[in-house]
Amino acid sequence: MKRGAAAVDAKGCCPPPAPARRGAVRGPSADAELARLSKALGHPARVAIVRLLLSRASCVCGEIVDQLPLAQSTVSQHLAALKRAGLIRGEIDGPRTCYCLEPAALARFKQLLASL
Amino acid sequence: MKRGAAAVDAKGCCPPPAPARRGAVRGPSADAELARLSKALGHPARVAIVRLLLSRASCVCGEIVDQLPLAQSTVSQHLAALKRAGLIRGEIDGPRTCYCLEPAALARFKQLLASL
DNA sequence: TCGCTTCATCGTAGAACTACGATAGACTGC
DNA sequence: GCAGTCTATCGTAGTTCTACGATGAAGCGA
Repeated sequence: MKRGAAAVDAKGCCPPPAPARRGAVRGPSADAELARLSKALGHPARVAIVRLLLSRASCVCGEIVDQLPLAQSTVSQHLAALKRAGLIRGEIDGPRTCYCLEPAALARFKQLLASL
Repeated sequence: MKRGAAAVDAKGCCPPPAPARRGAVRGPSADAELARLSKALGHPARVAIVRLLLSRASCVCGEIVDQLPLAQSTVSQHLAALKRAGLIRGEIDGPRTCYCLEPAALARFKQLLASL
């Protein structure tokens, strides 16, 4: 094992529980929000990243790179896109960056989709 | 009222109930399917179209154009994108085209998202 | 048949996305 | 301090998306 993933997984990186933000599920701003979240998931690599984070609770960037058939820089871009959309969060952990899901955003996404 | 929407709405345009297709919710092909559906909804105009169809059950193309601040050709492209993704269906009704939602696809989308 | 309406398609221009290699910044361990 | 690791960012090329006007095909009514 190249990276010290076990140690990172053991302590985790995402203490804040979840603000549980909920807004309107209709109207132009809700449409824009749903579109933004959908667009963030609109690429197989980003879906795979979300699923990977889901299965591991937290994950170091290098592990994600190892799991995807993409260059490190490309994966980093996908991670940045997911972070911009608020679906994941990244915390610097020494020389690494530990990513984890933002459950509230995912729940919001499901809520918005459920309104359709 | 410029177009004969009432008559069209009265009879509807989407007789087939719903094949209710369900496949795996995990794996690479599920990821690709979720990405494809997400991408289709990854634009505010397309979300608005879906919501409009939801509120009306069926809708003639011209009505959709009237509701959106976009050119007719642009709306037609968005409709084609939604149709390619399987989220909507269009049936030619005389000189018009009547669009309606494909509930099974929307349900599949929700199912895939729920697996996250 | 002729004119009108309706909608899809074509062509185009600009913006955004996607992928990669190269590079730079930050941190750890020696 | 120095070397090595890890990750974000930059620069770039090719593709795709988005928007529009123009055009064409299909159908209805007079």
